[in-house]
Amino acid sequence: MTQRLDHVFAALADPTRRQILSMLLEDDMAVTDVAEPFVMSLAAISKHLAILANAGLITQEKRGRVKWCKLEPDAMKDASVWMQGFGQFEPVNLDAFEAFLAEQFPPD
Amino acid sequence: MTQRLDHVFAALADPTRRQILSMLLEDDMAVTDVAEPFVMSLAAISKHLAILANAGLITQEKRGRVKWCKLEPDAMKDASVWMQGFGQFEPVNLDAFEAFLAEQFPPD
DNA sequence: TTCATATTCAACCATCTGGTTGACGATTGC
DNA sequence: GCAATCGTCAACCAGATGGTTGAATATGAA
Repeated sequence: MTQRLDHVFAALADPTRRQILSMLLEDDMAVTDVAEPFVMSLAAISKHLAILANAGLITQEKRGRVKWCKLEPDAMKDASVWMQGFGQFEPVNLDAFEAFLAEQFPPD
Repeated sequence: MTQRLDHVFAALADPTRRQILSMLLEDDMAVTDVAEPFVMSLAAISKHLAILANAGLITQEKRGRVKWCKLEPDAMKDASVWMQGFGQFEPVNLDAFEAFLAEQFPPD
């Protein structure tokens, strides 16, 4: 798991890759379309996408000659949970939130 | 701000540095004490601490000949907020949560 | 003063990173 | 079939990263 965190945080450390993730938030995209707004080469973007895929932050599926890239936001979960462990910066009252949940979704 | 995210995520991408942060969660520590559980040299730990300080994740204060390292968990806030923006992994219905908040803390 | 402790600095090294270019394989459209 | 498009691969490059060692600096203790 520590290795998974390595990969996720390292992937997120690059602004190009963060921008790609933001783009994929709107919709799945082909590699060429991902590359379009950037000034760097297609090969460079292809590498960035491979790094994101290796971190589990996206998946890629080839249909015909087009490779579609899809955001996998769950991959950020472990990293997010790890960070929350330092949680002095929780934005809301979690006790109240849990009470709310218990009310909305009562246990069996 | 994108540069701040660069530094924070890059700092978190190394397991040694994450372990140091976890250690500092318990208490402030001197550089030598931080280095103690690791097999690498003191100079290497000193560099890791400088990277954490540059990212704002810790602060260092020299008292006498000892330099104390202190966790600054707020520095993770921006990164955490950025990640939450991908929030498909939120465990609950956010609309319902917002309704709950509006009820608990009505706007003026 | 002198010695020991705490930490950094400087030089060095191997490896990783992020980019380039050009060639290549696979698929589609005419 | 043939040309164009989609994407990756391979080789290369400059610079960053993570580690080492030995010397240097600064403070504290005897």
